[in-house]
Amino acid sequence: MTRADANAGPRRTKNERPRPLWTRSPTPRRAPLSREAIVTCAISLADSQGLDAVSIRTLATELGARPMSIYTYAQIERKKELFDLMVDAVCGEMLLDQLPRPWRDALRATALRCRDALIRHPWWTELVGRNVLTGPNGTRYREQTLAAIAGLKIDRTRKLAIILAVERYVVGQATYAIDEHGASRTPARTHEQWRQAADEHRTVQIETAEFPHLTALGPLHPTPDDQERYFTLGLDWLLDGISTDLKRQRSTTRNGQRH
Amino acid sequence: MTRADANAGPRRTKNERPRPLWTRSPTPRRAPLSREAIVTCAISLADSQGLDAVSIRTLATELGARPMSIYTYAQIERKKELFDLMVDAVCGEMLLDQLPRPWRDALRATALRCRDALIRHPWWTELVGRNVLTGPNGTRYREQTLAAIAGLKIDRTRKLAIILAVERYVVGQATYAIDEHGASRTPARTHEQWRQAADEHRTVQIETAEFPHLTALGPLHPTPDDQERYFTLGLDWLLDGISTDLKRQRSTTRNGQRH
DNA sequence: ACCTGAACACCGTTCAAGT
DNA sequence: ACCTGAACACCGTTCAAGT
Repeated sequence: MTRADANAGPRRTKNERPRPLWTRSPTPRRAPLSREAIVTCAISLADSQGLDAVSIRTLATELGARPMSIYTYAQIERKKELFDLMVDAVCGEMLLDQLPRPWRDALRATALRCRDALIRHPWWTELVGRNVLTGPNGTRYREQTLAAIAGLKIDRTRKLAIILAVERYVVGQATYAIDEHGASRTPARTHEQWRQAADEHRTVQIETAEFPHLTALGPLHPTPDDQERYFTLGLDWLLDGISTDLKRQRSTTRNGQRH
Repeated sequence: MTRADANAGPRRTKNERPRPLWTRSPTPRRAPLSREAIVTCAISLADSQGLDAVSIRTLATELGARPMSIYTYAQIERKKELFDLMVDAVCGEMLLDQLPRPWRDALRATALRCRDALIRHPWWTELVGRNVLTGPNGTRYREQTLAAIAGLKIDRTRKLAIILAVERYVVGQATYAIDEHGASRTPARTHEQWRQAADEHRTVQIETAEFPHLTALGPLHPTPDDQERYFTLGLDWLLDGISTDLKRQRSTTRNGQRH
């Protein structure tokens, strides 16, 4: 998988002596790195080891290159721009081949697709706050959500409010879903480990007179299935609310300016 | 404001000579640092300069102390724990003196209060994904939200789904609201700068045949007021959806297992 | 015993020196 | 002209040496 192999050229760690001439690779240079290869590598690094593991230097090692080559071949000026590329690449995974109809099914489908991508790439929500979506795939994703509700005859504000509410609801859920999923951001914790920590926290801190409602709720051990249930319940409430509002709007228009 | 003043003791940057005896402060040590002072300083640093500006070293300089003193006096073992303390301190700002009634007003009030805190501390959402809320104020916040819906006679799953949906909707909105607020996370951008960047992005990338819906929508220049409107519209949709579901549940229960 | 200065092993990025 | 090794100015954290 990693390309940091023998024929990567005379890359040596500190104090390492040059290898004898005859054991060196005859190929002086690998094919030049592509931006795509760099971004793919960064993403899989972030997925498996967490965002902190994505350093220019480890990325270089992983790709059998030198640190400065990352800047050259990814055509980035700062590390932040690499993150921008990563964010946009994941946006690509949120695109649907085809939108269902009517608007409600379409919105629901984009939300679920978005959630899938965010569960695969839990570091995404952390990055997106710093980097407004302005990449091509981010734009495509926005266009897609807008296409989902294109049929609705409503004002601009409502249109924007709808797509933002759904999109951001998903991001908000994903921000947490992560840890409680067992697939935490940095050091992967198993569901069992999480459960144990949560129990300890409960007996030590929660079960006091100060927290009657939390105590009454009992131990929390949401499985991934539970998490999905919470997610879809909330999503459907939001969609229900939108739907009701649309009906109200429509009847208002039909009957003139009746409040 | 900063305590890195003259009487902070013989702290010297590299190559600086000791000052003459008579100009040195007679107080050999300041009062020892408190955890609270450290966390407060870290928060105001993050608010004004962004999360990256919060380093153990700058924190120490700011407080007129040495780096290792931060670990000792904040009683933390790693920097991550400082972040945990910061997250929990902000949770404290989300607590209400008193919950309105009924449940809907209570949930709405907690959501708005939460949003206020997140706008003041835009770095919060970035941290919370890495650190599950287990501090005392985080627990109090959870208890508060649970108290808001305590009167409702519904099953455990629905209770959890409701509080998670609302809480996470707010976090999701706050994740973005930031940049588009003009109060971006790291280098503060004015609304005007953001508007200009958005316009440029629009003419260069969006207004092509690929994005008919986005093009039709026209330029986006949401003011903070617009953002708040999007936020509250979505929040009310979510609350409407919950409300409708509750009515449905109630009538189901009243009429036996109808449906 | 508690505290901390110097040291270590990393960073991202600059820039001059290579080709 | 393009590319990159070494250097720079930072990090968080360890640990031995101070008090």
